[in-house]
Amino acid sequence: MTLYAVKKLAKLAGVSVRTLHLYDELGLLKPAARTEAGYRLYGEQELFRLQQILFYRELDFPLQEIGQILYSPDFDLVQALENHKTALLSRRDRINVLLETIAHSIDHLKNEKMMNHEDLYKGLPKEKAAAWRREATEKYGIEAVDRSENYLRRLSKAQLEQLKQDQKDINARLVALMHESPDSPIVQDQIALHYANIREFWGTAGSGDPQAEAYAGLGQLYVDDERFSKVDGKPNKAYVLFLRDAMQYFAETKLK
Amino acid sequence: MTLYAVKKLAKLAGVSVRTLHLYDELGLLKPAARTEAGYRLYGEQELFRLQQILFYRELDFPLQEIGQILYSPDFDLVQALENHKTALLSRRDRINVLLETIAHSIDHLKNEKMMNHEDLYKGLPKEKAAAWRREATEKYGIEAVDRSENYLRRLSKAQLEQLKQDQKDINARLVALMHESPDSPIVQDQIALHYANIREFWGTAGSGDPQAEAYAGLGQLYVDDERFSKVDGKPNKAYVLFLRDAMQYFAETKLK
DNA sequence: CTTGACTCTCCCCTTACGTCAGGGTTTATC
DNA sequence: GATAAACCCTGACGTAAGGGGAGAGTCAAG
Repeated sequence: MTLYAVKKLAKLAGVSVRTLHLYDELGLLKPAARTEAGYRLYGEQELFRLQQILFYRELDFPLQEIGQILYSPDFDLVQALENHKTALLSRRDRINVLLETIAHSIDHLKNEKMMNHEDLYKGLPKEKAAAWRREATEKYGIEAVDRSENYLRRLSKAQLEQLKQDQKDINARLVALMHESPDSPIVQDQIALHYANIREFWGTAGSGDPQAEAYAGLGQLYVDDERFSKVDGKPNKAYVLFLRDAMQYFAETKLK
Repeated sequence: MTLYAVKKLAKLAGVSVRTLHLYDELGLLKPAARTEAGYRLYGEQELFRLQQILFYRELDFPLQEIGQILYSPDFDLVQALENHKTALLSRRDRINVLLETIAHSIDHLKNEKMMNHEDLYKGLPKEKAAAWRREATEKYGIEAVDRSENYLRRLSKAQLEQLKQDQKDINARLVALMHESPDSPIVQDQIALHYANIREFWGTAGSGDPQAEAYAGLGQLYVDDERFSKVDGKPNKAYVLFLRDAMQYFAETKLK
């Protein structure tokens, strides 16, 4: 009759000592005996029972149920297996649904990104985009530009439309203030409202540098992209330059 | 600007108040404001963000990761989704393996049961089985017989062989004691050993009535089934009757 | 006699909440 | 103005299946 101490049995069966302690505590696997000092001693029979426990555990049976399977003779094992099977089937079904959803989401995101990218630069000659990028890089550093572009790229089509609408709204209120300085309180109040709207779509409530760079970058985008620089249907360069200055002032004074 | 208290928002989004408390605590969804009394107040923006959280939660993302997705702008969402997809795929694979294993187990058990059933009654005319069942039902009640039959049915082929071997062993020791009374200590000691062996195969460490009935029933089965009632190759009715009486005495005195 | 390997029992930590408990607040009704 | 109902707060415990560690006892070898 061979007897194993906890660590021996644990190694034999490939489980941790803690697990054996737990199983003892739960009454799932009691040691065959204890030494005077209280050390657990397991025999062949316990090794065998442990194998059984691990088998059902592998099948994702909860330990409680394993206890019933192994310890109550009138437990209907076949029925338990059938039940477990249907449980596993519905788990699998659920996973399949999740997989579909994820596939759709990934598609969606990829499409939006591409579309977004197109949309973002469609109305805008490539050279101009490149030039803006160069210029901004000199001013703010390559990292800031990267981050700012990231923000812009993450916009969805609907968000882009909303952006245009915001633009219209603020235009309506700001064209009347073009005689003011871009850093005047009355102008900056409007900018603050605009910023608050924009921020919702950027999906972040944090603050600090990235926000500031992105917002300033957006102001420059308004200048470069004709889709944003129209007022009442016609491009109005002076206005978007004014707007950009106001936004950059806001970014530098309120967002840093 | 509409503001919602916790319960309102909870109902709107179909989550519990506790969940909102938790998300606040984790920094996943902070209320837009607090009243003087400390009540949480949520706005439209928070409702929207909650929807997003729930979306990813549905996809089984851990809350921590959801936080990263929603709060860090340079988090690569597509990459996260791809990763999650492969995780889900391996979960599904694992489930498929489990399902196969379970199917095999069920097959195995059913075959064993059938085989077992055949084996159990093969050497035994149907009428006799029926007669034993009737008699035992009268003596112990229909429930006890059901339970006892259940025990027997759960034996595998290998276990049945072991049962026969046990039978031989005990025969060897008991035939010499047939002149003793079935309830004499010397006989009962042997029976106790026999019972201990049997019990291993019944896979239960419990005690009480079902054990007793089953063991007594097994004694009767020895009488009725010729495969068990042979001694040295020949049927020995007197011996199995003696054995049965000893087992029943044991069951009634030691197992109740 | 000491060192190292082993063991014991408690205890806290993990996820994503459910479920009190004890106490404060708001609102509707009388 | 009082009171009850409904609502809110924080704090803490419990869940499944262990992981990890503290502090203390035990065992075999050198």
